[in-house]
Amino acid sequence: MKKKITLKQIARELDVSISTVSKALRNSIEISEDTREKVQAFAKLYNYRPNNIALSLKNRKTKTIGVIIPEIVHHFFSKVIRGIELVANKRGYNVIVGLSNESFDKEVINMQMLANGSIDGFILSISKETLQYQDYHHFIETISQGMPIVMFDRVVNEINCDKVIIDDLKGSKNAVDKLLNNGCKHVAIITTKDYVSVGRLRTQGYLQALEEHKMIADSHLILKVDDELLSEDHLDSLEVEIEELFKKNKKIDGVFAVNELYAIIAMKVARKLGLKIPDDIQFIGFTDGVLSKHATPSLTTVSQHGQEMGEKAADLLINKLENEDEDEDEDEHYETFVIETNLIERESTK
Amino acid sequence: MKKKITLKQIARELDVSISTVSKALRNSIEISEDTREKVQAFAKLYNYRPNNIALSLKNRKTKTIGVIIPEIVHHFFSKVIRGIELVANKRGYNVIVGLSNESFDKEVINMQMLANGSIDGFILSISKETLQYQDYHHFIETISQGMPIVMFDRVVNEINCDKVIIDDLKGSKNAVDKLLNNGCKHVAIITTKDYVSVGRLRTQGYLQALEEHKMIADSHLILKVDDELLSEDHLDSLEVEIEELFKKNKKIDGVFAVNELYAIIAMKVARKLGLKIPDDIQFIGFTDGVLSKHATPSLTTVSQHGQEMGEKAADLLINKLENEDEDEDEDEHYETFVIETNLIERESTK
DNA sequence: TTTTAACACGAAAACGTTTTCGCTAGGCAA
DNA sequence: TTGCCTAGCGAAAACGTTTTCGTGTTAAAA
Repeated sequence: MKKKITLKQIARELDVSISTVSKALRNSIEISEDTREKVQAFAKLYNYRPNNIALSLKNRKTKTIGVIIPEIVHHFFSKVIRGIELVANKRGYNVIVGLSNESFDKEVINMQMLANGSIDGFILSISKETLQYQDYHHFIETISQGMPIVMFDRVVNEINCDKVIIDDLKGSKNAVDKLLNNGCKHVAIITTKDYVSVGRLRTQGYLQALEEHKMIADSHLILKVDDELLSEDHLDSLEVEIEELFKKNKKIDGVFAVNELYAIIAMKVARKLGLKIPDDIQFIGFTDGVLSKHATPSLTTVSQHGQEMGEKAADLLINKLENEDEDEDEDEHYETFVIETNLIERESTK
Repeated sequence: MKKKITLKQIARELDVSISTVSKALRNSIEISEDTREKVQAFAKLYNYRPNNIALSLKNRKTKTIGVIIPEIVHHFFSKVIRGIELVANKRGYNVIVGLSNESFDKEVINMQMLANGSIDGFILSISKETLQYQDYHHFIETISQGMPIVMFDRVVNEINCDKVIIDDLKGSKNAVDKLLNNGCKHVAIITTKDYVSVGRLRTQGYLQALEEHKMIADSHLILKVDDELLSEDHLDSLEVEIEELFKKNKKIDGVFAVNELYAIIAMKVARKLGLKIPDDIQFIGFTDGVLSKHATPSLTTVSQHGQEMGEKAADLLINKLENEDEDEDEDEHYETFVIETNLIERESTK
């Protein structure tokens, strides 16, 4: 087992100084061709690579970005990570991942673990618990220590930083527009509690679409699901709730769901009740997922472009990191980048 | 913007030496109670945290583990990551993620980026291209430099290291057993090319099950899919291939697929051809995915227990890391841990 | 022959820690 | 008074780099 070789060892072997070795490897003109070749040959032979940690310490840059997401077993978030990793790698950065698991405490702990020198900046999406508590001190503290943050998807106005979001309101408005234009007269929405900003915005989009079509929103057609936990029993009870919704409102001929799973389950319930999709009832979900594409019937969705969000977030962060040096004028100016959504029409709509 | 504070700054402010500050913070008895309290109060006020990079350099340990997987937008792999992250965090480690994207080159590059001091050890699943090339020099090199590796799922006998796998052969044998016991007389398999070890093993399980039931394998019922890329067109052509399979072999009354997507698509094709599931034809997939549960009909699957694999892999790695110091007797001894699979019966089988 | 300039290299600082060792001052015993 | 011990603290090394600033040698110019 040969441990990794260091500059010092090379220097000792070749009987030169550490500085000479370092310079030789970086092709400094200070070093004679002889020595340079000798050193480089030796380094190649022993497969020398500079120690990253030492470099990080010296440069006060780790070339690593920290990503904190609420959940990784989730198509949208894993697509975002893929996007982040793609551009991070292309630009010479590594990605270190922390999962908050929708918990405020884990989010804080994770940020503290990483903020002590391990990374140069954060990309994150806020946990539901944090959104509920509305306690953002850990973000503020991190930013005030000079560590840039880019938020995506689940963002919050109170924090001043770069953001990458989709236009939830417009996306859902378009979706509901589509249903209404397709002839639906009674469109229901299956959404989350309001503290989840994306759920709230998507509900607003639903309401706006109705309004523009001169229709009156019926509160009975708005189902706000409490998704504290997406556990098995929760899914079952969700199914029951939806079934009640359908039974009590037999006129429903269109459903907009703020995520993929809700839509899929709603379709399942509809089929159970003998409804034909899309003839009797049409469905649109909000998502980026794999279920929609392979369900039967396949689900029309508002695409979230997770990978694109990740790429954009990473670019924003790295730009900020690389401009820090020059840009010492501190005219902090933050961008909110909106990714366009689009409707992917499949079999669940006419 | 107050930059992170260091020992040196605290020392200067309080007019003591760096060593005194360090000791005071670690509650050394060398330091008088007076000074200790003074330093700790000051540190708390300025929210001092030791710089991780400096610690890593000093201790020659990063408390970070590198994970390299072929793909992250994949239910199984994201579950594994969740498992890894769970125990890593619990044991005080961070997780840094690299994606090989099924490419040999990216796998090598990623490993090199991380192996230069950034991490203490690897957890990885081998990319398809690497399996095809059978070039494992980067693993060997890494291990010979004293950096432990734990492989999971896609492993390879040539490399001597800890491994976490499922019993692919047994799992698929059980699945096919189930189909045969359920009365299927002509069971087809949809699998991958043989260089993917898990595909090969699952095919073997299929064959063994047939054999034990005194049935002769029919090569026409074995569909080996070339999944170079899981692109859109690939899926379409897969659908065509499966349709041909069914049309040419009308007797097929059971299908075992080595992953979830193949099974779902096969079910779709079967339905298109007017077959009733599970009355005319039964399906079992091999997977850990979300599709199976929410498809209609829901798919009976062999569960892979991704999260458990991740947890086990992380435990194995960290154990090795923490025992390195004491265990200098170098009696390298590697474990291969087999996670039990089990059959989750749903609507696609009788 | 002396001065100058280029060339080739080394010493040392710095990044932020922890830790070993040594030093000083004061207290106590002889 | 002398010697010794201990409490309390500081200096310095080490981790592995990069980089600045010497410094000595040699060859060319004066």
